[in-house]
Amino acid sequence: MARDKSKVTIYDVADRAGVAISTVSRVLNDSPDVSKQTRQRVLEAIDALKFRPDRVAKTLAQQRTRSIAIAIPTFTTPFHNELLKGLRSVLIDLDHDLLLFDLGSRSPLERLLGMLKRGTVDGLLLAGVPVDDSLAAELKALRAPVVLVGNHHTQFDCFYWENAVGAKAAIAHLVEQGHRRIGMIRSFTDSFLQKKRIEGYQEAMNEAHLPFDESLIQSGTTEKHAGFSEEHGYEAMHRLLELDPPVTAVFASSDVQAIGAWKAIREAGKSVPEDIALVGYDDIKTSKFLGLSSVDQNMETVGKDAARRLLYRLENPDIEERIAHLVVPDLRIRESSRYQRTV
Amino acid sequence: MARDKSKVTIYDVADRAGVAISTVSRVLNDSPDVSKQTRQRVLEAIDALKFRPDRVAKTLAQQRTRSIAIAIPTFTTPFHNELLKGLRSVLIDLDHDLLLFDLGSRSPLERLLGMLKRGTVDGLLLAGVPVDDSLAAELKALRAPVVLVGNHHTQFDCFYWENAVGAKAAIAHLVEQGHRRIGMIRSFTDSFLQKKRIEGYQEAMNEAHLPFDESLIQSGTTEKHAGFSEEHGYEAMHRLLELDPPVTAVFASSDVQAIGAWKAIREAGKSVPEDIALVGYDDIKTSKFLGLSSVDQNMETVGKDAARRLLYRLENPDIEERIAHLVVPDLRIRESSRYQRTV
DNA sequence: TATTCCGCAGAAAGCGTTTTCATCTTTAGA
DNA sequence: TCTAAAGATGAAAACGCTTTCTGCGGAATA
Repeated sequence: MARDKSKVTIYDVADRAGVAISTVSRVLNDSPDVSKQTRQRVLEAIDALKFRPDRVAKTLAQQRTRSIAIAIPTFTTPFHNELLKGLRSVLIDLDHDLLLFDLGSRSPLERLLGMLKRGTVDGLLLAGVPVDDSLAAELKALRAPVVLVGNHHTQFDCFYWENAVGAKAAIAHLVEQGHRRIGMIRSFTDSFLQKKRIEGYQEAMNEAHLPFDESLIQSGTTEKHAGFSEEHGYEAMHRLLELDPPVTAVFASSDVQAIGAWKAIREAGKSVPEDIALVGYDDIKTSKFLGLSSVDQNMETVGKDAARRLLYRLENPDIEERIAHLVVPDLRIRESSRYQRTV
Repeated sequence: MARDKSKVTIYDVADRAGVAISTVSRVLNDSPDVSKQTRQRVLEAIDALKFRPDRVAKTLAQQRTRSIAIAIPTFTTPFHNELLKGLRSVLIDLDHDLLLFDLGSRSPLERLLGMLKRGTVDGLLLAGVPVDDSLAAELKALRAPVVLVGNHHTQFDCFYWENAVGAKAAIAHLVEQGHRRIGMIRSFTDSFLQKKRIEGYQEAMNEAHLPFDESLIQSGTTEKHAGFSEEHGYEAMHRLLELDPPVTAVFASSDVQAIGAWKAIREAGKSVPEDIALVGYDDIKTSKFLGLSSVDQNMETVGKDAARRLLYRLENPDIEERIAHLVVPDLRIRESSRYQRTV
């Protein structure tokens, strides 16, 4: 019993079962043309030797890695945790691995594309990564399935949100609470998603016949985290606090921004929701406990759906049809904005 | 110009450069025994063909995947984000990939061990995963390097924290603020880390000659997230609020628990820090903005160090020496506990 | 001038699977 | 009873690299 270092391979199994390796392979892959007895014998050998097929060799032979990559702008936001959770749960079921990429670090997309090219992963999920036509062309050239989350592009399967609807609902809610001067915190960079949220904001303001004012929409001043982080919210809120007449409510493009804004409000000696009502976006778990009103995007569900779609496309590479799944977000009203204002 | 689907391989490069594939391989791997001119010629060919070596083939040939797995108890806590960030940054530099495993989902460790066996990854990082002797034996048998984060075991390299010191500092601080009835929120399961934090709590209470009372330490009642989540904090706080005489300060074993507790306090009509002072653990980013006092563990740095160690061990499999790196955490005092109590 | 050594490059054998193709039995159809 | 079609199995060729072994020519040594 000295074998230990040496790996048990398909050859060992074949030997023990008295068959050829091709037969073992067939058993491994549930091929129908193996007789019952042979299959039985092989299975016993596999069991006895505790054989596990080598994933890498399989990958090389099949030219398919059974793993996919997900690219997200950055790790530091809790925003994507739910998405990842959803993703993993379906990937595990289908025996696939997940490679994580945060584009926040350097050598971002380029390295990622390299991976696809080198065949490290079979498919790619881009979450919250803006896709312009030149990137789209590059992705197309790879011939690997790509699914977009949170963005829209006609050439790919997309799962994205009715951002305008979500934003509009938030503002409408604030209007209903009696607010007339409503500020908004936007991201620094100008993404698809951001545009839509601003659009929703403006629509709601218009419908309520409230005057619109450029200075009501503020952002942070750095490119980091695309401008969705706590710092940005903090900074933007400072600017909103200087406005005259003062805002009585603020809608932030992300929950973490809202948390940053909250700090600024506290420091200014004001309180939420009495002086300023606050609504965020994403409905991260923390918000539920902070009592922060927010717009729920059902990230976990979307993660699951996106993963399923990607795997489906892996199985059926030739489908032409692109799906564009629009998720309608839900407003969750909590204490941070639950305070009727007497006008 | 019809080639496109077909992949560029090392053979194509060899052809174009007029050399054997072994020579190309040597160039690829910076072998010294290639003449300057030949190397030049090969590099040109590589460039011209935009050749990228196939990672999988390389892996199979070398019997080394250049990727490592990290296992963490669950995704949903923001706690590990910083750790992951640190990890990735050094892995990217050394051209390694990261596979993520949350043990929260089913088929937890078993699948992970399977991966090691099948050679899907070269090494493993266990973050916050308790390692008993039987698991240790299994890991040893794999002969793959394993590094522990947040736990200690003599047979592995470890990076862990002076949890007792962190907890003690937190309590000492609260004592100094004039508190005498100090509650603690612990996790549901009984981990190494948890024991140490309780130890620190008790030491500090003893040194301050404060009476200790079993009921001062509460936890949630479910096993989910090992008992570190917001829900657990919320639930435990409810129990602490019923105590008589009432607690005036609470130390939570995680920031997310503290956030949950905060909600319970609010709902009870009390406020932080005036009625109850609050200190958490982990110092997640959100805490900085909520003004939640917390114990900073320097997760990002630890992540980097742990990754470096793992890679080092990959290069030098035979080192016997185990390192046990103890990180001393820092207490960050913020508004949630900055309120001097008149006794 | 004969011998040794070294630098460089090619041939070929892996790495552990899958998959195509050919072969040999059976079984079914006439 | 003969032939054709399944049905099972094995042999061998990929998959795209790394690495060992060998060989060659020329420089260094004697």
